[in-house]
Amino acid sequence: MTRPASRVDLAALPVEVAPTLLGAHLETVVAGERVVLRITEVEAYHGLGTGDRPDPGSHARGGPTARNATMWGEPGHLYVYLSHGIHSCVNVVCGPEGVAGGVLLRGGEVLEGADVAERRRRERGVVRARNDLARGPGRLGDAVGLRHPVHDGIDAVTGAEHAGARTRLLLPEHPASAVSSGPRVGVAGIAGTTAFPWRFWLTGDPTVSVFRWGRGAAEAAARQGDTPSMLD
DNA sequence: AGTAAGATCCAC
DNA sequence: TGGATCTTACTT
Repeated sequence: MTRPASRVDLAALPVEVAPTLLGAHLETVVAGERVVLRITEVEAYHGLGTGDRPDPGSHARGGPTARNATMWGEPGHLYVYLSHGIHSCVNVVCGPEGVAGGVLLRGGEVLEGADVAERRRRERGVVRARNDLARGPGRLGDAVGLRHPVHDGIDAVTGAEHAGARTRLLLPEHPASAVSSGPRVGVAGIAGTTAFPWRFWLTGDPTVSVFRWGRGAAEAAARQGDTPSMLD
C-alpha cells in the first residue's frame, strides 16, 4: 500500500528522508511507456550549509552551480545528473527550498513495465537477470527512462508533464522494518566511509547493488578504524 | 584554454 | 584493472 508523497514528507534532511523512501514506488511515464519501480537502496547527500555537517561527497558541497541547481530547489523534484559521461542517475530532492539536498536512487525492483525497462537497458548496455534490471544507479536510470539533461528537475509530487515525461513518487503506508545502513558507494575520501553512513537498503534484498570503495575511501576508512563488518 | 576527476558499468 | 565517454570545476 502506498500514498502520494507530499512536499512536507520530503522537506526534512536527506539523511532523515532517505530510509523513508525504501519500499516507495517511483512511477514514470516516458514517451507513453510506464514503469513502476519499488525502491530498495538509496543514499543521502547534503550540501553546503545543509544540516549540522558539510558533506564533502555531494555535488552541492561548494554551493550552488548550474549543474546542481535542482538540488537547491523545491523538494519532490528529481535531480538527474550525468555520471562519468554515460549514465543518467536519479535523485529525489529533499530539504526546504534554498537548501541543497537529495537522495540518490541506487537500486530497485521493477514491478510494472519490465519489458519496457529491459528494452531500454538493451539499447544502452547488457541485460542480465531480472533482479539486475535496476541494480545500481546507472541501470536504474536506464530502467525508468529518465535522462540527463532533459528530465532534470521533473516534479514527482504533482506529476506534471516535463519534456514528454511524467513521474510520481508514492510512499509506503508504513516505514520499512528491516533497514541496513553503511558507507556510500564510490564516494571519494572520508565522505565514502562510515563517517557518512548515509547509504540505506532493505536488508537482504536481491536488487541492492554491491559495495565498492571510492577513490581513497578505503585508506580513509582504515585511518579511522572502519572494519569490513561495517559495510553491510 | 587545459586538465583531472568523476555518486558507473562492462569486459578483460 | 582499465576503457568508454563527456561534463564540470578547478588550474594556468
